[in-house]
Formats: sequence, structure tokens, C-alpha cells
Amino acid sequence: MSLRVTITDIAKRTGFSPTTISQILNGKGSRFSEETRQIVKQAVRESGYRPNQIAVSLVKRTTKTLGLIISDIRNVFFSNLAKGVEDKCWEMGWNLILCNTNDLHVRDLESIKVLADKGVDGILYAMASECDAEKANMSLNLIESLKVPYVMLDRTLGEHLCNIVATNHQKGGYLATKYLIDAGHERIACITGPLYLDDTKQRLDGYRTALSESSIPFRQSLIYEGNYTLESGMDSINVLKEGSYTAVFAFNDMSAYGVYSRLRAKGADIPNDISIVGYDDIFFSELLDVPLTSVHQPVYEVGTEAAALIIGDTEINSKTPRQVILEPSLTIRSSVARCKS
Amino acid sequence: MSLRVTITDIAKRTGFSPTTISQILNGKGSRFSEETRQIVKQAVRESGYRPNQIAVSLVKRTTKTLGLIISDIRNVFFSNLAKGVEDKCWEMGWNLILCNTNDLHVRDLESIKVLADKGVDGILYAMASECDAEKANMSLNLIESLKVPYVMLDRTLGEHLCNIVATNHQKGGYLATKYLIDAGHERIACITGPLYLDDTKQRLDGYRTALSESSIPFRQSLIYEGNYTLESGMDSINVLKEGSYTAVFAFNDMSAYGVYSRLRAKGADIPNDISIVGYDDIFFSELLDVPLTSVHQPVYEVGTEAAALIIGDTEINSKTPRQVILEPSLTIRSSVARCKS
DNA sequence: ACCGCATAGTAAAATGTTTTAAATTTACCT
DNA sequence: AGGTAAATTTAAAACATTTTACTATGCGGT
Repeated sequence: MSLRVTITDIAKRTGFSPTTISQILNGKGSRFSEETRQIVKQAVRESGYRPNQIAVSLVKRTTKTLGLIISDIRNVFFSNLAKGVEDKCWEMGWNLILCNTNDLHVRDLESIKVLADKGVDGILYAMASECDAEKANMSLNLIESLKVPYVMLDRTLGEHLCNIVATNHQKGGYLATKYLIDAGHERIACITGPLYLDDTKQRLDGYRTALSESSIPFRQSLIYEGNYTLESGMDSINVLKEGSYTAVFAFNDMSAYGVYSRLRAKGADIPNDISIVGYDDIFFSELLDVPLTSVHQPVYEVGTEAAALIIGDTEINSKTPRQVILEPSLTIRSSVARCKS
Repeated sequence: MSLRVTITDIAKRTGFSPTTISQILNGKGSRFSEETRQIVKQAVRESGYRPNQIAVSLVKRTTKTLGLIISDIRNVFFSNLAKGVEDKCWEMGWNLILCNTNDLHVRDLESIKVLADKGVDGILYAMASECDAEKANMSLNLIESLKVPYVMLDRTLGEHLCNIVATNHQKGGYLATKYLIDAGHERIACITGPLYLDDTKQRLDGYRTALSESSIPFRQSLIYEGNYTLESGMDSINVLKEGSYTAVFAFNDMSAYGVYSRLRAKGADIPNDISIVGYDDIFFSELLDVPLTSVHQPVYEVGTEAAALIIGDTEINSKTPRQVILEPSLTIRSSVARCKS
């Protein structure tokens, strides 16, 4: 009384056994007469039979499905990532289950369990930025105890050795800073993300490296610890001492928009009074009144690479973890001018 | 030899039968002694047993999973929608499989089949804008032949009667136009989407209604048929006769950005020379140099409503189709000024 | 001692496939 | 004919659950 046509229906209809149908359809047991093959294929075509993937998954112990855990799909960073993942999945005939955690650690945990229950063949995990080292370890221990292959996305976590595909944040920080230095800037304010995050630290490290390479002293007073929001970008301008910097390097575009709008509101001319470099190279940065120069991360590719890593090699967790680090580049627009002072 | 602990493991461990374990865990067959219950629950807790959802799905014929078919998750419209859907799914203990079609009809079709194969309990379908009436019918016939409950998102399709949750496009078109008229504008250019799409037609209808309500003649020369892209917004300004309009109503924010930037490049002062109203109320519209007034659609709510519709009622397709129409509103910012001429 | 009934628990079937090992049929060779 | 090898095809088990229908045990009442 089932709605869908099953393999047994095809069997009855053709007079062969389910085994025969299955083997012919899967190209196994290459010893069927050509006539039988044709009959079976014909019946399948006519009836529109398609194997129930739930049953297939149960016996094959594989779902050809990936789980993606991110904090918010509305964030363009994650939607780009998701697009990359989904495109690769499609290409390989896989599917994607999306889990939005709203940046809540507990939802990270619950999502991992649910995905494991659903039998996904791999989890792509962009850890909540709410996670400190302890919480991160909790997530990773859980996922490992569940024996689901996984790869971390974008964000490394201190000691824990695991598969990861990310962009080179140190390099990104360096690129942006070096560009400003080359334009003659020495007093470069820095709007960072939360400093307990590895990627933030790495960007800051790149900033310092570029500075010291040009023998420019590092000044703590030019560092503002933000949290990657528009608001924190705005706040930074209230806090940083006016006139103490000629350029600002914001660790993401969103906070760059914040400094941009606050600076403008104060009557500053961008880039002639203050230069700005962002990070992320969001599409909209191009549309700003003065288009924003920004560090471009190959986010889409992070998605495709990560998916490829798992799909190509489900034995992934038995081998030594792999680290794929993609290189950022600088998208030069109009928000930086030569330093006049 | 399976990795995960199964119900049989719990059965052996406790000395009870799998039936007992299952019934206790599912709160069925209420005739077990309290002692037995405790023993079983204890064993479950200690072993970390969680039912294999693939097996559960096979027997229960339900997956508690929704499929979402959209053209591009990077489009903020869709990521908002997806967020709504995912949030509702999470709330109800369901999951979401995401299918990106890159706006290709063939991928719509294939996605529908794959989702049916995976046994999703419902499909949320935002039809590719590439679809004309014929293709749309093909999709709908397929999905109906597969007997998967579904609801169309945002875009209606002429004759085919089905569940749909969408926003009131006619009202949106009216709202925007009326606002411009109230500001004294009479010659209002209109940058539409493809005119074979129902939602475009409806917005245009709203525009005409507002016009005729104020006895302003409709002029074909002020209509530019775009395709919802930045480029088509830019192109429109090249095509429309300069000076023939004092305001423009773009049918989405993206094309509004296009007219905005082209107009600015020509030295126009917005809003004093030309007023602009967009449609979508994308987050970034607020960040523009002169923030864009735009029709706000409750996109997130379209997602939650649609998910709720299916989750709450899997018998959905046996009943008469339901239409949920959400109302748009106008987000007023700074891109409209009183008409001077 | 037997009946009826409530209580506590379980065996077996079912879900739709794949896979393994075996059965059947055909063909060929003496 | 009889035997063996090769060519086809299939029965049954397995995957991990839930569900249906049944069994077993004990107890009170006559």
C-alpha cells in the first residue's frame, strides 16, 4: 500500500527477483543476459522507479549527505561558504543539511548530535565565535566520540589537531597593513575582533609583522578590540584618540562600515583625511560611496575545498589530519590615499 | 561490529528485549514496571545510546526533514528566507536540506527528485526565475506526482492551485508609488523585473493602481523592464529619457543601487534632483551614503510560516491548498524628497 | 482447582534496499 | 546419457528500528 513504487514492484512486474533488479541497476554481478537487462530497465523507466534512499542508507551505512554547522546563514561570509559547499555537493551527487546555530555553543553541540543521528557522512563545522577554548574542546570531543568525519572551517583552535580548511589570516593582516604602509601611513589604527579568537590573533600578528618589517613601532593605543559588528566599528571611533592615526585597518568589512560612517559623520574626507582598509571584501563594499579597499578571502573556495576533502575521502579521520590553507588577496578600491602628514 | 550502540546493545545489556527498550523510550505501551524503566533509562544514559534516525525513518515513513529549493543562497532574499525556515525547523525538532539551483530549471527538477528519494516530509519551493509558465507547470506536476507535500515560496504561478506563502506584491508596489505621489511626484519611472513573472506583474499593478487613484496618467515610456540585477538598474538610466521623470521606483534594491550609482555618476543629487524607492529593504540599503527608502517584505516570516505550514500539517496536500499572504511595509529613509517641479 | 483478568514483557513482522552464498539452468564435452 | 563447467538467477540475511499481536505470570474470587 506504499505510495512509491518499490523494488519489489519491479520484481513482480518483470517476474525477476529483487536481487536481480538491484544488481542490474547498480551494475553489480555482471552476469545477466542482455535481454533481462533490457526488460528490467524498461520496467524501471516505465514505472519511474527510484530507489528509496533511506533503505539504501540503512544497508550501505552511508547517506551521501554532509552537515554544515554555521552561526548565521544571513551573514554573507557564511552564505558564500554554504554556496561553495552546496555546489561541490551537487557536483558529487551529495546533499547538504544546514544547521544554523545563532552562534550558540549549545546549538553547536545539539546540531552535531542530530547530524550524527541522521547518519551524515561528514560534518563541516564553522565553530561559533562564542566558543572559548574549553567549549571548543567540548564540541570537538563530542564530534570525535561520535566518529563522524569532520573538517573545521575557517577558524583553527589552538591545540586540537584536526582537519581544517581556512584562509591565511596572518597573511591577510600583513597584506592590508603593508598596503597602508606603502601608502606612507605609519599610525594605523586597528579594529580587531575578539582577541581570544585564533583568527583575530593571526590577523593582528600579520599587522605587527608588517609594522616591524618597516621599523614602525607598535602602539597599543591604536588597537581597539571590537567584535566584528557595525556597532563596534562605530564605537572604535569614539574611543580612539582623534588625530592619533591617519589610517584604520578594520578586521572585517562590517566594522569598516561602522568606522566609515562615523568618520563621515564627523566630517572627515575618506580617503584624503583617513584611509580605510577592510577585511572580507563583501560585495557591498564595492557599492559604497567611496568603494572600500578590502582583504579578499576565498570563502567560496573554503566551502568547496572542505566539501571535497570529506567527500573525496571518507576515511579521513583515520589518517593524519590535513590542513588546507587558502591565500587571501587585497582588493584595491578607493578608500586608501597617500598619507599627507 | 557497528560503531554506534544500537537498541540491541541496550537490550542485551539490560536483559530486556528491544521491544521493551523501544516502547519505554517512546513512551508507548504504558505497562512497564518503574524498576524496568529505570534500568533501561540508566543503560541508555550510560551508553549514550541515540536511535539511528535512518532506521526510524524507514519504519515510521517520516524523516522530520524539509527540503528547501532556492536559486542562490548568497542572495540576501534567500538567505533571510532560509534563516526563517531553519529557525522554525530547529524549533520543531526538524532538519533542513538545502538545494541551490543557480536559477536553473533542470536543477529544480533534479532537486525535487532527489529530495523525494531522501524521503523529505515536505518541500519548500522558491521557483527559479528562469521558469516560464510551461516550465513551472513541469515542476509542479513532478512534485505532485511524487506525492511530496510542498509549498511555493514568494512567487505564485498563474493557474496552478497550490499551497503558497508569499508577500503581497501588489500592495508593495502600491505603497512605494503612493509614497512618491504623496511627496508630489507624478512622473515616476519604474524599473521592473522580467514581466512574465507574476510578482513583477503584481508590483506593476500596484504602481498603476496608485497612479490612477491620483488620476496620474500611466506612461509606457517610464517603464523599463529590467531583471533585478545591479546592471539592469544602471542600464535603465541610459535608456530612460533624462528629465522625463523626477523619481524612480526600482522593483528591488539591487537595481535601485544601479540607478543610484549611475545617477550619481551623472552628477545628480539624490534625493533633491531625483528620488528613489527600492524594494526588498536589504540591510545594506541603510548603509548607503544616502540611505535608501525601500519596501520591506517580511521574508524571514515567509520562511517560518512556510515551514510551520508543512510541519504543522503533513496532510497538507490532501486538503484544499492554503494561501498565506504577508503584508509588506515601507521603510522610510532618506532617498525621497518633495518634488520641486 | 479453576476461571477471568490485569500486569509485564516479548516474538515476529514490517520498512526497502544490498549483499552473500547458493541454487538452478544451460552448454559443452566425452 | 552423464558429468562438469559456465552462465544466470535467487533465497535469505542484514541494516536498526517500531508495531502488532501474543505469551506468561500472578492474583483474587468462587
